[in-house]
Amino acid sequence: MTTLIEALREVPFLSGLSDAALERLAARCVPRAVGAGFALFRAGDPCGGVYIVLAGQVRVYRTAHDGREQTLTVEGPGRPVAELPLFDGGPYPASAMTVVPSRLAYLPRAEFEYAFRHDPDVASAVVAALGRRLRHLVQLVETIAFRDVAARLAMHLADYASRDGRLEGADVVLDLPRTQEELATEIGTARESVSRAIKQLKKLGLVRGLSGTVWRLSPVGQLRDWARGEAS
Amino acid sequence: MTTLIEALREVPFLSGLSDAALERLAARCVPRAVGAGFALFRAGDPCGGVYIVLAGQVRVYRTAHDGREQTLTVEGPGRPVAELPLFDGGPYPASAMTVVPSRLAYLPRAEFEYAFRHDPDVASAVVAALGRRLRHLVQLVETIAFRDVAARLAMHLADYASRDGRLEGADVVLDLPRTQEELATEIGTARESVSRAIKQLKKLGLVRGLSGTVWRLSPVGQLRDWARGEAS
DNA sequence: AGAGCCATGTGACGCTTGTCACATCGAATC
DNA sequence: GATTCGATGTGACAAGCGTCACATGGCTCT
Repeated sequence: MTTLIEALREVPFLSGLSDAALERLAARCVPRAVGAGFALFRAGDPCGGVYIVLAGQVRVYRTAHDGREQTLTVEGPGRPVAELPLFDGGPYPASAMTVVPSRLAYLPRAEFEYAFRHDPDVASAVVAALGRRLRHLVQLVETIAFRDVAARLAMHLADYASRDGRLEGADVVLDLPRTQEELATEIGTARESVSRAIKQLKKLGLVRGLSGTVWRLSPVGQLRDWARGEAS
Repeated sequence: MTTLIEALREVPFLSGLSDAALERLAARCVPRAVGAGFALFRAGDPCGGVYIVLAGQVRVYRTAHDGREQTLTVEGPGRPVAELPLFDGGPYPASAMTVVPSRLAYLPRAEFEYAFRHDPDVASAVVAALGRRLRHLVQLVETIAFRDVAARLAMHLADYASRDGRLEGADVVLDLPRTQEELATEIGTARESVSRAIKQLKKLGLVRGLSGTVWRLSPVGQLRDWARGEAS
C-alpha cells in the first residue's frame, strides 16, 4: 500500500509538481476506499472536483432511457476521472462506477485549478490528458459508426492486449476480467452479438484460446489489420 | 472584411491576450483564402500548427477504408481546428476540408505553445475548448450508439437550430446550407435514410416546412424531447 | 425549349444486429 | 452429489438500415 503522496506522484498530470505542492494537494484531497459497484457520480450531476483512481478500476459510461449502456472508457490506477467539467463549469457528461473494489482520491475543484494555473507543466499535462481522451473518443466514434461487431471486438481486444497483454511465443496472452455483458457495453452492442463475434474470431484464428478470463490472441498488429480491413 | 488582429481577438481562447501579444501572434501566423473543398490536412498527417477559421466553414471528419465518411464537427468563424495534436505531439486524428470558400489563419505550433505557457487565461481557454469538443463527442457517441436515424436527425437539427435558428411565431426557422448527403455523414448514415427520416419528421410535425436550404421546425425543446423519448 | 446535371424521393432487397427463448456449462453452496 | 445461479452458446425472428436502381424535379447553360 503506497502513501497518498506516492500515489499522486504517479498521476501523469501531477508528476511534475514539487514535493511541497504535492504535499499541499495530498493534505487537501479526500482518499476513500469503496467496494465494487460504487457510483461516483451520474451524468448531469454538478461537478465539484476530480476523482483520481489510486487502485482498482472505474468505468465511465452513458445510460440510455431504456437502460442500455455505452461504456466510454475504463480508468485504472493513476488516471483521473472526469477532469473535463472542472473547466467549463458544466455538469458531468457521463456516469462513473467502480467495477472492482477501489481506492480513490477526491481532489476539490479549487485545489485542482490552483495547481493548473500556477504550474504550466500541470497545464500542459492536463491538456495532454484531455487530448488522449479526445483521441480515444474519435476512435470510438469511428469504430461504432463504421465497423461490424466482430471488428469492433477485435479492435477492442487489441487495445487491451497492447496495454496489459504479455507475449508467449507467437501469441499474446491477456487476462481480461470482463463478462461478455460488460464487453458488449464497451463496444456498443448486445451480449449475444459478443458471443457470436468471439466464435467468429476463433474461427479466423485471431482468438486462439479462451478459458475463464484468460485470452490467447494472435499478435496485436494482426488483430488491428483484420479489423481495419473488414468492410463495414 | 476584418483585420487579422480583430479576427484573432474573436477566437475564444485568444480573447484574453494583450494587444502586444496578439500583434505578435498576428505577425507570425499565416492567413490564407481558399476555395470550397480545400483539404487542410488528412488523418494521420503530422501536425505543425493549428488552423483558425476566420470566415467560412471547415468540416472535420474521419474516412473509412471504403470511402464512407463520419463528420465529427463543422467549425465556423472564430473556432480553432485540431488544436488537440499540438499538445500530445501526435498526428491529426481526423481530416479537415473547407465546405465553402473560407479564410483561414495558420498558427505555427511554437507560437501557440508560447501563448499557452505564458498566459494562464489562454491555457484555461484552451482547456475549455477541448472540453467543449469532448462533450460534443460524448454526445455523438451516445447518439450513434443508441438512437435511430430519425432521432439522430432531430437531435442534430435541434443543435443547429439552437445556434443559428430564429424564432418566427411558434416555429423556428433555420437556414441550413447542407445537402442530404452532407447531413448523412454528420449523423453517420446514408443519404436515402436521411430522406426517409425527413419524411418521418414531417409526418410528426417536427419539421413543418422545407424549401431549399430553409427549414421550418417545431421548437427546439420539442425536437430534443422527441429524440430522447424514442426508444433505441 | 432542350440538354445535362445534381439533389431528392422511393421501392425492393438483403444483411446485420437486437431481441426473445431456451439450452448448456461451471462454480459456489449446502 | 444435488441444487442453484450467473455466465455463455445458439436458434429463430423481426426491425432497421445500407445499397441498388430508377424516377422525379429543379437549376443552369446554351
